[in-house]
Amino acid sequence: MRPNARRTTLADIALAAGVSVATVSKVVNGRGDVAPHTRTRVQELLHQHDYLAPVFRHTEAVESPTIEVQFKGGLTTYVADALEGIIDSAAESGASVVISKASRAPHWARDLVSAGRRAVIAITSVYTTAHLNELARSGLPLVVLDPLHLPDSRVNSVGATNFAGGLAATRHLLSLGHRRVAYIGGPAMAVCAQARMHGYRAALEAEGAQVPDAYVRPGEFTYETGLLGARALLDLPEPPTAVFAGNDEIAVGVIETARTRGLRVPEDLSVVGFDDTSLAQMASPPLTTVRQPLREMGGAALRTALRLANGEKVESHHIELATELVVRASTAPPREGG
Amino acid sequence: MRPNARRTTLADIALAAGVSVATVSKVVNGRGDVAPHTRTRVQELLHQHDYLAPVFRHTEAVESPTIEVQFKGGLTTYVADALEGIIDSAAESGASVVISKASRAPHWARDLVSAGRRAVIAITSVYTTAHLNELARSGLPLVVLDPLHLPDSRVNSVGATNFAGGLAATRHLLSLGHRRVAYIGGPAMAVCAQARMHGYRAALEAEGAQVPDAYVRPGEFTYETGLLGARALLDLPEPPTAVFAGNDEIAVGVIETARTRGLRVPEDLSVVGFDDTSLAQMASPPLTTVRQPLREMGGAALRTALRLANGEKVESHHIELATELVVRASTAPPREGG
DNA sequence: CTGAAAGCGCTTACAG
DNA sequence: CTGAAAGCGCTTACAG
Repeated sequence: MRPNARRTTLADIALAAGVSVATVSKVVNGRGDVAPHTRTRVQELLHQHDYLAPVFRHTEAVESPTIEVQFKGGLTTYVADALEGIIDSAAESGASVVISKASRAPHWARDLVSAGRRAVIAITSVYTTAHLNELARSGLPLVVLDPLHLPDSRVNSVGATNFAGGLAATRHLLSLGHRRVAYIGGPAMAVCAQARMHGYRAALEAEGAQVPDAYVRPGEFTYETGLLGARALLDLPEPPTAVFAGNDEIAVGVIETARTRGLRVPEDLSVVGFDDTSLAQMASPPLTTVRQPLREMGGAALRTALRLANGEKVESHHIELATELVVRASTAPPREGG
Repeated sequence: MRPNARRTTLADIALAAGVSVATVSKVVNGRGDVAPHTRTRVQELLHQHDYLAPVFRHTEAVESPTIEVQFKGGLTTYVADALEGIIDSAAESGASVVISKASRAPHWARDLVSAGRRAVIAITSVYTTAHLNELARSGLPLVVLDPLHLPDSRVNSVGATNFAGGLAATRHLLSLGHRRVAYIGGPAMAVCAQARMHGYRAALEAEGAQVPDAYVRPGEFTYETGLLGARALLDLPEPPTAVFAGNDEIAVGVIETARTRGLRVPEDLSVVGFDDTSLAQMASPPLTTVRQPLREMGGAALRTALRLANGEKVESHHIELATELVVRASTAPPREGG
């Protein structure tokens, strides 16, 4: 706090209390042989002067705040990429990163405070009002990375330009000549999934292309959603020639379904993903995808968390980083002109 | 450790070393004005006597220990899977997990102690003698997950039965009828890679099958190694009909090279990976691989770290968990009988 | 119940 | 490069 002030010593307290150092020492160590009212006064002064026993001083002296990062479900490549951005950024700032799965224990926020955490970063977690209240009560700042909810002004969040990403992905497919473009996405209630889907719709409608209901399939952000969604789409009387997938895992599931049906990607079916996790580069074929700058988003979340932990204000409670289309080998013109 | 023994003091060390307390203090604090050989001798004695600076002594008592997990390079699916095992196991034990990239700062081990860490888990990191000395001096226990070096008795480590895994992978290919089986593996100096390679050799030699030198390609545990290694193998006058890859990333690189050459996996080329990270399930085709129980290994590493942090002895400084062949869709009999 | 005094473990400016 | 000496922050046995 006061960087130049030396630490309060027992002698300071003794002077202030008008007792000896020995007596103060006894109070600190909880000995019995101190008069109650002496004890009380000394305790008050210890507290006022923010006295810290030498054994504990190092925990304070460390200018290294600890930030808790929580995620839900599995540690996917998506979470791993964001986490790597957080770790790198923390290393630059001298902060420590504790990683855990989201807990719903009664006093989780207060427990985090007493364990010395200075802020929480939640990766895509859903927060209910109850969680926000518990957090508010504990005074622990929260930053949500890629929020599933609409930005609540009580919550700080870092996202990406999902609508623009969905638009870019779909325009890329249109520019290759595709007209039958389907969408397999994430949960309908997740804002990021909604934005991607509306970007997709906007691009198609601008071209006057049809978007049959059967071409839009919300689901989970999982491989299985891709696997199953692609099967349903390919069984349609007029199957799409291209699929925009809501994330890379879904896209990889689509590729696998195509493979098992003897269809080649991109010759028979074009696929675009979203995120550009390490999975995208290692897909076979390597995935055309919309890069979401997860590392940078992690870094931004960490820096925001540190500023909040420091009691500083942030300009905006929500920021979005730009997405960018990365063209690899999973997209090509359709077989017979769309 | 010896609960009744009083803690070692600087005076004890000074007496044992035949120097003054002042000199010992300088060594502990890393001052420059100490003769190298004096420094060395004092450091040895500090380690032998298990000296712990007073500021750090309280960390011995904390109920919710914090364990530092360090990794090198990127946060791959391999690291993520191990980390998830560590996190889950820590949650059960009430421990906290701090995650960071391996640091080589001058006093990193001591800094970790002063930040309250009770043990370090290193995921596959290479430790030099200098690192081990720094650790020993700080009194911080180390557990290496999937060590690259031969087990040093000063280091506790958790691995998997790599030789048996290499054997099982190769036998699987042999049983399908393959005779021209190549290996693309990890660094020649890494014991885990060596063991996998020798398992491969043992399986082939037991069958009397040839292992031409050109069929054995050490490299890195990366996608690029798989990409390039497969190109070299397929350019051979007698290309292999099957490849055993040292890990899943390499295997996925092999699959991609096959695809770009118009070869189908598994019809034209069988591929087996190693690890069974989430990448294996999402490969196209899904990868036959040797499951390394990374989550369980992470859990075992965490529990070992906690016991060491508690001053308990562990039965063995190295344990290995069983690997298991997981057959998926990337392996099949060769086209014309091998 | 209090505190002067001895003592502990450590650090550091400084003389050699 | 070394260590005697002064000093710091704290604790504790003991006299009052």
